[in-house]
Amino acid sequence: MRPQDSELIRALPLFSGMAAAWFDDLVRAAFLQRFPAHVLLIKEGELPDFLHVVVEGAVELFAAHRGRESSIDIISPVTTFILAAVIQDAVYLKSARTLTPARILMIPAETARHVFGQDAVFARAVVSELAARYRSVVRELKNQKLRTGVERLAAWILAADARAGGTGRFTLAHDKRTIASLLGMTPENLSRNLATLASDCIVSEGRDLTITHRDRLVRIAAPDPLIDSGQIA
Amino acid sequence: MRPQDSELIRALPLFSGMAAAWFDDLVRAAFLQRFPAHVLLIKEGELPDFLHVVVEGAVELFAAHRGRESSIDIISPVTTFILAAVIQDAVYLKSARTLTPARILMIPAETARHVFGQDAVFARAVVSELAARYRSVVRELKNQKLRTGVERLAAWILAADARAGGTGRFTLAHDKRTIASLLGMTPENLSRNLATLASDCIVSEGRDLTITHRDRLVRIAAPDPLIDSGQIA
DNA sequence: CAACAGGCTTGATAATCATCAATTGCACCC
DNA sequence: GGGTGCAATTGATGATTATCAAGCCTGTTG
Repeated sequence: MRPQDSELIRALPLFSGMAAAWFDDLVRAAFLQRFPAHVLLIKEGELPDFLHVVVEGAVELFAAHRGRESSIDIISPVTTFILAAVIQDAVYLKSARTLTPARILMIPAETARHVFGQDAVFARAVVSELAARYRSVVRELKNQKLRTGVERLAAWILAADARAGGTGRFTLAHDKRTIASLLGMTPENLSRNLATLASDCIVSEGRDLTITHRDRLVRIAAPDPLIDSGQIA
Repeated sequence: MRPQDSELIRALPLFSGMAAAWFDDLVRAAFLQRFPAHVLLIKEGELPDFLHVVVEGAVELFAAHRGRESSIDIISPVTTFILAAVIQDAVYLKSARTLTPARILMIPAETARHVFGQDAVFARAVVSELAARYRSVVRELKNQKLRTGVERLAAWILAADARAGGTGRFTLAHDKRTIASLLGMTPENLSRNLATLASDCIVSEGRDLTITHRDRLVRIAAPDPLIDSGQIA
């Protein structure tokens, strides 16, 4: 592992406070691995072998049931995932696959749990991380239960624009079918919902999206700090 | 606070391991309060004053947006709620109200955070609790995104029956409108979905529900350990 | 260049779900 | 008993969403 990667990871809130010795333990036991795009990393129902950290690339967390499938989150660098399963030593509730070629740090679950048991600072950081994740899923559940499809899309566009710098113009980072799944709709309906907004307040050309009437978009999205902050994806 | 209440709370996984001295600190600082039914306990958007423990009665967690409202969880004794907000000292994402007359232990948030910072055993227990909650919300999100209304209802009936002893016959603990909201549907559609199942595999009379053809109900619900365990409500 | 594949769009139709309105049923109260 | 109030049901209708089936566009490849 290159020193700059180590620093990137060290900078994560989850690791930044812990004693150097423990951090070294984690890193020494870990593998930094390259994966091509569209590779399944973990499968729901299995027991966790590693705590994963996306160092580069994008990873999709998704779940399947009865032939249906739904995106739950898209992880971009530098972020950990499946922390809860590792800590609990319980089966994954989500599968994960790379969306792009990716470099991923894999910390053996056993090591992570061991350090967690030894280093109080790390343990505290795990609490923060879990609490933040918990709140983020609650937000997403509210998003799903309280908004219609167009509203979710409008809110997502506003959030994506804000992440991209708030210029009112940005490019989709992923396939539309992936975004559709994340938003809880079919690709067909994402198309139609984009068309609806395009008649009103945005211009959508391929993956480029421009907000032309932010006020109208806001009226549809009704952004809400209790739903839209700490955004997923 | 009566000693038997203290024991009930002490028995919770969140508190059972911690040193007696710290537990006493928590309890000494706490109020045990009675509330009538249908009282708002906390309001989304506000900052947490207390960690709540439902000692008796039922509490509904819900969220509102744009005039719509949706149940997120129903808390029955003995369980804590809004732990994540207290630990993070961040605004509530959900409101809470009593569904029945209730007795609730209110531990000052400040005290809870203080003990959390001092007692490593308590901190570990908080991690477990948060991880479990996180996973439970992920399950609920999957339930919402991957199942239709009837399917959610069928799965909920199976889970409710299991909680009640698996006899195939149980009584709804709450209003149908509350259950509808929890299941992510309107009261009207809960009625219709119940009617659908009643033609097939259940008998529903008022609040009494009997499963007459479990195999058919299972075929509709398609119970899934990665969705239906660690059930909400 | 022509052919092909894949992502995306569009249209037609059906399933699912919400809304509005009316009615029923039941508990509670005078 | 006769209201009254509220939850629950039922019906009618419309909105939302999914599914199936073409078609379009673009980049790739032979």
